[in-house]
Amino acid sequence: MSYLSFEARLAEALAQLAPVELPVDERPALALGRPPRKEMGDLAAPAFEFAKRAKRNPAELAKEWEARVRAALVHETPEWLEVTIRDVKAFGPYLNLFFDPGSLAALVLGDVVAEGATYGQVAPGSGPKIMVEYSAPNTNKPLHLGHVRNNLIGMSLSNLLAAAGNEVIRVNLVNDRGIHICKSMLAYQRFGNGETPESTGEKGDHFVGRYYILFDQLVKEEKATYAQKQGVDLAQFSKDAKKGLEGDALKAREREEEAFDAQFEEASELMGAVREMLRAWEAGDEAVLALWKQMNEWVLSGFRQTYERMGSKFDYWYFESNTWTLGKDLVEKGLETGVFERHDDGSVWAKLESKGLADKVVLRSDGTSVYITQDLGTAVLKHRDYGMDRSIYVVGSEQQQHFKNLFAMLELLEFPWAGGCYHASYGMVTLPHGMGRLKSREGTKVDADDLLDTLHDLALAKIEEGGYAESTDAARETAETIGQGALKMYVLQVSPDKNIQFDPNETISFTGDTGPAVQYSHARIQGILRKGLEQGKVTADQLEGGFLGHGLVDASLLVEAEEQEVLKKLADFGTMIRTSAENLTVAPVANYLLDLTKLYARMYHEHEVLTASSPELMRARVQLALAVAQVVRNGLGILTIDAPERM
RNA sequence: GCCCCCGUAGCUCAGCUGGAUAGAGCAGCGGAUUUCUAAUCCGCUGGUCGCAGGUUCGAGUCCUGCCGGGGGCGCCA
Repeated sequence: MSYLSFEARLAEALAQLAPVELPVDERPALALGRPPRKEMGDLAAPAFEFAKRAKRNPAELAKEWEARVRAALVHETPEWLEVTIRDVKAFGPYLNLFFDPGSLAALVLGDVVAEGATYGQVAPGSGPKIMVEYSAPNTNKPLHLGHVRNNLIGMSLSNLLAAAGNEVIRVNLVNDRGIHICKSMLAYQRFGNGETPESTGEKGDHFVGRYYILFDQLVKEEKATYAQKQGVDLAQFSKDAKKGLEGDALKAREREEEAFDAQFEEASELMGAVREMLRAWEAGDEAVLALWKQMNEWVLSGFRQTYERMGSKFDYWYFESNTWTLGKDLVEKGLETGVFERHDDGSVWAKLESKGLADKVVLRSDGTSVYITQDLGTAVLKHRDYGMDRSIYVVGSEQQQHFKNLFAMLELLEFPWAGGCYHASYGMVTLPHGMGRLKSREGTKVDADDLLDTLHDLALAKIEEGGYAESTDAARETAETIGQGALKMYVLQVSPDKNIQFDPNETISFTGDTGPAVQYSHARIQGILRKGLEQGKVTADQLEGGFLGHGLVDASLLVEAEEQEVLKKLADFGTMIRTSAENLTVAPVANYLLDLTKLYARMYHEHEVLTASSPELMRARVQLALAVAQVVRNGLGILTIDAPERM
């Protein structure tokens, strides 16, 4: 029996013993938990539910419950009770159990050793099939800080769901067409002079991004010239100029600006050329398509490098260039069933009033489709391709309304799977006011590659300063592991709906509640094992699957309070995985690892492993340390963080 | 104006779906260790959980209103 099933069995037995007059199958399920302080025992059963049924004071009921449990589980230990109960005691409205430390240690350690890399997981494929869509980059510029958070949430959420037994499909939906893509294409067509990422030695996405920025600059210049000709002062539209305005004056100024922008868009030679290019693309113009293909390949090769570096993986890539015409047939269907309605000007609207939402355009008056129409089509396509039970969209919180509209439409169109769609929203990543040295090529956003480089460099400096490096290569590899560990833990430990203010120079530190602290614990355990082998206290032939072999370890010797705290934490890993997956959040995984390694640090500081008072105790502690390392690897794996052998 | 999210220690954040005396890290102060890697450990200081009501035996957690911050209210994506 595993600890988890032991606890479930125990919960059942305790419920049966509760002093209420209820048939056994009508008794409420017990939610066992850990008492707030260890002096109060190892496991707590709340008496509230039973007290409510019995219409009694919970503390009194707990007192009576205590007596019955004492008679049945303490004095007469049934054979299924793998962890012996030493004592049971009512603390107010709680019934708390005190375990025999030795048998608890044996059960928990046995679980970790037996299950190893799968400890804490639910059997793969036993749950529903879930698709997770994340990343969703545009092919006109490199990935930035926002994409980093998106990828980290997407990757780790996928891993978490897989660990909880679900079949997970990871997909990317690449926005590779549209007016914004044509902008970088046009700039390259006019000013590229045939240069390539190979000829300039640039990463493909940065190469293309440079032309996107160039286009932006050219338009700005054109706009300034145009404004001058028209006798319009652009300065009046600046933030500073608007600061002095209030109410109607401000509104009037903003209307003026809008009108001028619209006028310029029409008159602009560059904008005209871009619109023309988009028309040519849609008409299948060969030269334009060839240029588009070439530039997309450059960008995508750059993305692949960044994904590879971060550990981002996808089972399938959807491209909007293939899906952008989808959805129109759904509109036809919706018109028939009255979900959609055609207005006099020819535009088609989704009637969302019944869902408490405002009506939404799905076809423009010229018959072309909008973003949500495509998304409708893509949703259907995904279900046709994979037939999943749930579909999770990892997309920023600014698109909350969009997904409410989308899911409402899918429901009104009566797709049976519509209820399984979920928007995994997350808050913005903002930069502090001054913005440090991590200015991006665009000047406003932090570039993902720059960010990874900066963290790598910070970690490398620390390694060199501490003299931890054995070779330059090893130092670089460790620096990469640590830099990413710091970033990933920092981003993932906060709940997704919070905005993050990200100061690359100050907020990522390597001490305290950080990724490197968790990694350090792992590295030190490996260090203990290495030292043990060196000193002959542990021999290679004693190791099986990374643990000391069966029969060499008497776990029941692990009775120190600090050891017990670690063991209980290890025991909770599986429950934590399950509830986190149910709640679709990885933050508890990150926080669990920080807690576990803190408890472990306290333990090994207090109780020496290799110099323990007896060889038996020494081996038991080695096994416990190895178990901690295993769970740290399992948890970090979910977060896509590497666990280094040394650092 | 309407809708959504956030507000917990000086700072950055946890808080197990409503339970026991609200916890970490950083910063500050004071200690430990001739190390199993000091990227460590221990102690102290620090809280009207934005404010006001309400529901409940019990509220940081649920409801209502207000205040402050962010986002959204396109025939953009």
